[in-house]
Amino acid sequence: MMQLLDQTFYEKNALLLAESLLGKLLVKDTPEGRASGIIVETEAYMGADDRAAHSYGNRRTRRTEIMFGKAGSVYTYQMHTHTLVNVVAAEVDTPQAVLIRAVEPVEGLDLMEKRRPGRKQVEWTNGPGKLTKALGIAMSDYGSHYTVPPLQIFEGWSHDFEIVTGPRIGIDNTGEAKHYPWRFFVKGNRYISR
DNA sequence: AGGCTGATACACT
DNA sequence: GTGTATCAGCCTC
Repeated sequence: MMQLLDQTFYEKNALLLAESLLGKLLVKDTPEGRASGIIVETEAYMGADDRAAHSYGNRRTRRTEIMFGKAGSVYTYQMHTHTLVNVVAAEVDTPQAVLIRAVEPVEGLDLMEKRRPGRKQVEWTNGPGKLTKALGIAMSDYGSHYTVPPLQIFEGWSHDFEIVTGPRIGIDNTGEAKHYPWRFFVKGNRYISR
């Protein structure tokens, strides 16, 4: 039986959490059924001191408010027409989060195909905006918590895998932070975003 | 490689 | 109110 990750799992800084989340199972339940995927790519956003983070300088708005909340909270936001999903890290009032950039489909392949019509399977979840569409994650998940339905994270792979790091994607014009190797992904996985 | 899309938030008039 | 930028993705050239 797949084990649900508990609150303590999330109570670490975003760098540690980003690495810990690789190989875990992200599960979304909707009226249509369950869809899930193994997390294979993440990025850490280190909060007040991170030029690339929405919460840089402790910028606290309605959008970023949840980043100041409890670890394991769900932070979703809109990028153009796409929804991106994050996991809040660290303690309350330390606004760090981990962006989930790619997953490998596990359950609900039929649902994913229906939600990503006309695309090849590898294109269903190999990007942060794509995986939310495929799994049915939306802005309505904002403020929820990964220890309760309908959006949860479970223990995933039990086997070993190799982790690779690199610079984050899509964060030009943010000075030094641009080069930090705060992106983590599973070596050789087909579903990494680039 | 480059342009279009266009939800939000926020910094400005 | 207007302008601009954003942790993309898709389509077209």
